[in-house]
Amino acid sequence: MSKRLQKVTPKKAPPPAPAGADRVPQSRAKRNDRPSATLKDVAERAGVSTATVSRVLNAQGKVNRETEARVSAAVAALGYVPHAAARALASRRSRTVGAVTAALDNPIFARGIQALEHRLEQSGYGLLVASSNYEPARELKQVRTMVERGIDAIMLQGDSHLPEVYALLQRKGIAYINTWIYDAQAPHPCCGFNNEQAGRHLADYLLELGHRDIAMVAGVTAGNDRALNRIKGVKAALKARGLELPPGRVVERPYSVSDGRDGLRALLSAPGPRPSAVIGGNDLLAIGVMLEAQQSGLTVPGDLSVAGFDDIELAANISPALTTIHVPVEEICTLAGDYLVARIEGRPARDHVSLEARLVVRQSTARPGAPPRGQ
Amino acid sequence: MSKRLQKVTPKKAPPPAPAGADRVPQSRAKRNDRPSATLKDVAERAGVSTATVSRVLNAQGKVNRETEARVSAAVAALGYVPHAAARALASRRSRTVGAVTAALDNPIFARGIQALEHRLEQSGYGLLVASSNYEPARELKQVRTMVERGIDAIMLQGDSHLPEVYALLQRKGIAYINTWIYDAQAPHPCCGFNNEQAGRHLADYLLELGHRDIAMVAGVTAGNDRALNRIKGVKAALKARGLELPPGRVVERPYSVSDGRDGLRALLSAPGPRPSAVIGGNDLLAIGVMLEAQQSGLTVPGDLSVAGFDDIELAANISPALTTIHVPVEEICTLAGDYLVARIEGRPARDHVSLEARLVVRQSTARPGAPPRGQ
DNA sequence: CCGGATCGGGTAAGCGCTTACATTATTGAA
DNA sequence: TTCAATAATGTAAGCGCTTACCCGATCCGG
Repeated sequence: MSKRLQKVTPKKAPPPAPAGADRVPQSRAKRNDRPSATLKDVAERAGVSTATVSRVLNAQGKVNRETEARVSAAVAALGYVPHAAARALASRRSRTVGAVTAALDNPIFARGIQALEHRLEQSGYGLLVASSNYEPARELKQVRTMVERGIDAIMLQGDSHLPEVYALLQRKGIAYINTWIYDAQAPHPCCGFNNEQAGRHLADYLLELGHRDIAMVAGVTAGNDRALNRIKGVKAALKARGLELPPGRVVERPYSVSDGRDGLRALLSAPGPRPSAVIGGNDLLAIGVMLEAQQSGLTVPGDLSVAGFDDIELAANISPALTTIHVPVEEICTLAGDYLVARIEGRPARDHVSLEARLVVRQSTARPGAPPRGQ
Repeated sequence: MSKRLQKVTPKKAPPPAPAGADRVPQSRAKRNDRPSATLKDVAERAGVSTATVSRVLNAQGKVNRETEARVSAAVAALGYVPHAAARALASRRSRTVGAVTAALDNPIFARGIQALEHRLEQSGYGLLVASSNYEPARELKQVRTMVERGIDAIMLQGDSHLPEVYALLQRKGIAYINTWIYDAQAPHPCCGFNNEQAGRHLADYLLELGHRDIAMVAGVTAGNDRALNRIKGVKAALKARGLELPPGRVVERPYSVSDGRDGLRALLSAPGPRPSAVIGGNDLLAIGVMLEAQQSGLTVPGDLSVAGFDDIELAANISPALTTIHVPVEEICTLAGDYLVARIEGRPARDHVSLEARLVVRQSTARPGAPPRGQ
């Protein structure tokens, strides 16, 4: 990178501060001190009307070449920065999109948000985020504040939201999309994959390997349709073979690695034989399960097969590499962004987008009782 | 959670869509169709002036009990939602704070953003995010758009930013804070810890264990003062013992697990003896180093000690648990939020906040040549 | 009883833009 | 040459709030 980085060179003791102690600045000068240049200032300097300046700024292509040049010069000279609130007020558009995610600290979601932000940036939109911690009431509150903030559209996760959420969005005519799920029949726009089917896929694979006693450390299902549907899928696969997932074989835990470890401990503390395979509700949970298994002396996949959902970066790198359902997050969120931008700009867009979540078989799963690989 | 979740019950075939195919909605009705209720509407319905409504909405405590009740009733009845842009325009305050992070997909940063968002939410501020991918030019652009969007304050990472960034922020009188670093002499507000010192700490610990050949898979230093300072700290520690960190002993990689693996491979492919300890520029890198070591037959810490920075959740859970420098991200970002809110609201605040990043010794480090623990 | 506080609330002037509409200059077809 | 497009710009009416300022009513001590 360039040398232009303004590295902070400790220019010795600006005000002789008390021995490296912190300094308390005088409350910043009132922000209205030096009012920034406005459209009018630019207009005056360029010798045109504000309407013309606005036109060049908004690239309406209706302005004479040289007038435009004059205006641009004035903009540059004054260091003019448009005032978004004024613009939003006048145009009824904030050029801001909201996204409420369940948890930003699950890397898979963070990646999604990042992809969305990237996509929006390309189209000139800003991204307002909030994380609901899987609490519907909190989500509603966040959606509400975002609506107040004038977002033009919003990305949501899953499709179970408080009715007020849908009502508010519809009343305000704000475009929205449910991500991470796909249901052709859903009454709301969505972009994602079929979680139930994914769960079924994964369980089918395990069943084909010969597993008959499968357990699950699922995500918390309250207020989380994805976690629920994954379990449903697993159950369906079992049922298709006349098996079932008894209550004692599924525990719910949030979404961290230690939750996964804890989940496996709970599963193993139950009396009776231990399951031959454990499915984690997501990769973090699955990795937790795997680490706990290993640390308590079980080999994976020798003594226990483990699989997850999401395919976070670590899944492919950890040892043994984790078998999981690959979820195309970046794609989901980018397409969701496309959808929202299209709707904001009045273009038609497909409102039910189905993406594929495919199974990635790696080393954490094997036939039950298979000899441990390697060492 | 409650039963109130509006689960999407596939009410069979709303419009008989072509065999489960996607539907293309008619471009949404123009958003100005059903103009939402405005302050004036509320005022009329409550039989007061807009000023009064504004007063009750902004809790100035200047309104009579029953007038307030009447207004509140009107607000509820109309489902009134304040228009943030108008409010921002009139009050010169957007109640929105920006944050540009280097990478959202590094869980440590995501956690920070989440903590900041949480803190801001409590004070009634929204959070606009962007991730710069460690590119200064991109950061500038993002700061600029955020400024246009009228943010009241902004959180930055590190202190090396393009001069235009500082200039713009100062010209606009927008409060800002550099996080993840602490330097008592820095000319800009900051909240964090001393990265150089942290690097030194970690290297000192390794040196005390007896390591003499230490290598590093550092973060990319271009445009990243934290990565640079961590290296500097390590070098300083070595130098204090008459040792050094030759060019061949440090490679720079972004920040993912596979980058870490790749980094170790690069380090080991060099001719000569292999180092007895490797420091990762952050935990993701360190974990990558550890996994690569293990997968290529080296035991950790038997053959190789590995340590990192950050203390992400996985660090404590992986096996062997990772020795690392614990960084209080949540605290950093929460305090940064406090600072920004205080500045926005005209309250004084300490602008150089020092937090401690302490060493957490776990199992991934040992004396060189120590017998492998366990199995 | 009076004068000044105090309280509640109305009036109206913007905040900095966008944009419908009006105006003027220019151009080309008839 | 005349008139209608067309192009380029200006005029000005808001967008939905906040807030400085003003006014009348009520209250209270002297």
